[in-house]
Amino acid sequence: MLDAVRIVAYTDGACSGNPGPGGWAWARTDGPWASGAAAHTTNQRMEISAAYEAVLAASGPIEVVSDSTYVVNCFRDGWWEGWHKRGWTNSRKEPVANRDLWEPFIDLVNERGDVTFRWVKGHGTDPMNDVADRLAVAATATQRGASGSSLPDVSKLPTDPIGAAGAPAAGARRDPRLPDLDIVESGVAIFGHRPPDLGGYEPNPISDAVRSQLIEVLEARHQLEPGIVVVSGLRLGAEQLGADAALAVGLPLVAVLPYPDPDTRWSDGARRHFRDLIDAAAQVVTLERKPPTSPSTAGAALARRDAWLARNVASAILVWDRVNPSLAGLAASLEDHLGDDVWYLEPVSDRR
Amino acid sequence: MLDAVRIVAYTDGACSGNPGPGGWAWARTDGPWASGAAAHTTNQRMEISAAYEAVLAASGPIEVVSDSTYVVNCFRDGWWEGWHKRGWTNSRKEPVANRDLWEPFIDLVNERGDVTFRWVKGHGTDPMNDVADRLAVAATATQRGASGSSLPDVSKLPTDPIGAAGAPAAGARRDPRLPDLDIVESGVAIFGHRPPDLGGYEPNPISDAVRSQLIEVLEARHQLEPGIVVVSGLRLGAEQLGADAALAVGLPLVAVLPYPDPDTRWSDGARRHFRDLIDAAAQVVTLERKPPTSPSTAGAALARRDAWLARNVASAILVWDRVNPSLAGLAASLEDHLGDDVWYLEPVSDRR
RNA sequence: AGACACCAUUUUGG
DNA sequence: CCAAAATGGTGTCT
Repeated sequence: MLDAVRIVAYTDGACSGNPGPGGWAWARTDGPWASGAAAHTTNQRMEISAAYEAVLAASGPIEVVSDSTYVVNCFRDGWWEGWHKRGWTNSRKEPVANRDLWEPFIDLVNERGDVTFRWVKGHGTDPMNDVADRLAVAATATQRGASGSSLPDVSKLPTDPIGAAGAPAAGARRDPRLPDLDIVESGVAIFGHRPPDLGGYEPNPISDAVRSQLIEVLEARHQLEPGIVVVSGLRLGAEQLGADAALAVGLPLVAVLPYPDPDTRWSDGARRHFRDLIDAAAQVVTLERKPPTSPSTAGAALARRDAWLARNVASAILVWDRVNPSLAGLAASLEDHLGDDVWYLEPVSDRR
Repeated sequence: MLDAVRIVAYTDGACSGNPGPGGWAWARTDGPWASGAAAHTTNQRMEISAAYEAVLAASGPIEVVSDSTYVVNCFRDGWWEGWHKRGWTNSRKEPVANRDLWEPFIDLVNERGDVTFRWVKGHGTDPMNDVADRLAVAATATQRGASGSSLPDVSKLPTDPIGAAGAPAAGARRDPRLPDLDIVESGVAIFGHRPPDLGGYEPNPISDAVRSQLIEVLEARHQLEPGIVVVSGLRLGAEQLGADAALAVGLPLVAVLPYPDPDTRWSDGARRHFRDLIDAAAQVVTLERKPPTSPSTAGAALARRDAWLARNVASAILVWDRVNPSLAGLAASLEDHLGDDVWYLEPVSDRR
């Protein structure tokens, strides 16, 4: 009997200035590769992203090979266990950096149990590491992602960012889960507070006000750019208000669900509204096949959904009071991917 | 007559590893400066020494400027008064550390009455603090003192210990935990299966066979390279068998423990054997001073120990059936650091 | 619990 | 030559 074949993915991140615009890439020994970019990021965020994306893209056992001790040692030395125990603070009791990336990544690795990590020295000493490096540098320079199914011709990839400008990213491959509507170019994702914020679970004046604000914003955006598509996760709160607003304005709505039937534990009224929105949506995308088995796996799946949206949408509206810390993490992640194309909407408060 | 001019002396201490080889320095705004070194010291001792030497060298009123709250607060907050009152014990009733340095220093300051202290932030925020820092780093690297009567050219002083003055700085960069025996050049580390592999916890034929194989291998290696030193972590299983083999062959044994007393949870027989091996070892190195508080922290400490060994040893023998996956990870890590100097030994199986 | 310092490690850049 | 992004640890006091 043959050994189970373990995929080997080399990953690397790059950054033009630190912080600055950056790129990540992975390249597997069996051919497939992918890359992505972020407008305003750090070297460490790109190294994490490269590894995370490599794992996301592999369905079976995988060995991630990185030149970053930051990434490798997190798992090899079990840093994440300390972070969990101390409530996401590091050994100096400061908040763990890049938690928005680490948390879904670590959850994913631990759920799968078939991911291993290996460190390689990073200075042109390893040919495959070099390939990943060039891809990441190219993504940094072009600020666009790309992917392919067989290893690119290394000699055609520029070593330095200036040579890479304007490469048309040939062979770019669409995520098969993307809807037919072009959300990559025209998608406006809506995120924000969930109950009990925004006045609670039932219809109420604050929610109504937020919906009105969203309608105004979407109308204005629609004037500027007629082709826009509204993308919503349809979670309770701001996401459903955004879907309401899209329908009110007459814009196409794409619903992106983390897993099938996320409404199973909601109240009857909430489920009815959810089903109405699903029916009204132009398209529905479900990212993962299986529903979660526990609250923590549900949280991880939602985090993966947020990350997927951040990667695959053109801009975002975040309904946020500028205080709620979990939304602060989301805001950072969104800006990381979308740069200036993140818009904030503060819910009107009626305390005064 | 002129106003009494108060001398201002900036002081700093450095240390390559803590504890480790160190250096101290002071530099006065009016020009004079001096530095000194110590082979095996701590950051705090060097900070005290720098201030002490600065006061000794000044005949008149002096202001000592340090980035160490340890030094400044002793006088500013009057720690020393409490120490005197309590008979040189601190607030937790433990003996005051570095009393041999503190006692003459405090006496000198109190006799003179013309010494004041000021704290500055450390990190290149103050130019004169920077000068003292560079001098201390240079003294650490060269392990020699120096002095002058006018401020040195800062730009000629290295920021980084590795770049420091030509002298190979014998041992300056050495990990202070390394044993005197040269395991970097001649160390053969032994790793491998742990119980219940190799036939279980008790003495048994498989273990005996592995020990015999190890004896053969070590004898052969010893023929080729007479100076070799066997390095073992003394964990149950292959590591202890390797230590047995080293003693049988008459090779020096260095025991490398991840933390103190790793045998606390073992059976009586296992502990006796462990203690015998410790007693027979030429040297014992303990990498971390605190025992772990949970199984997962123990696992992390062991992983750190493995990584330390991989970095600090010349070659390794891995007793491995080529199947056990956690040893596969170790094998990858070892080959990563040692390249071809990793030798595999498959335990004889008596299952047919 | 707090504070300062001293390091160790790797990458990313200018 | 320099800095930034991050992690882990020890040395010490109150």
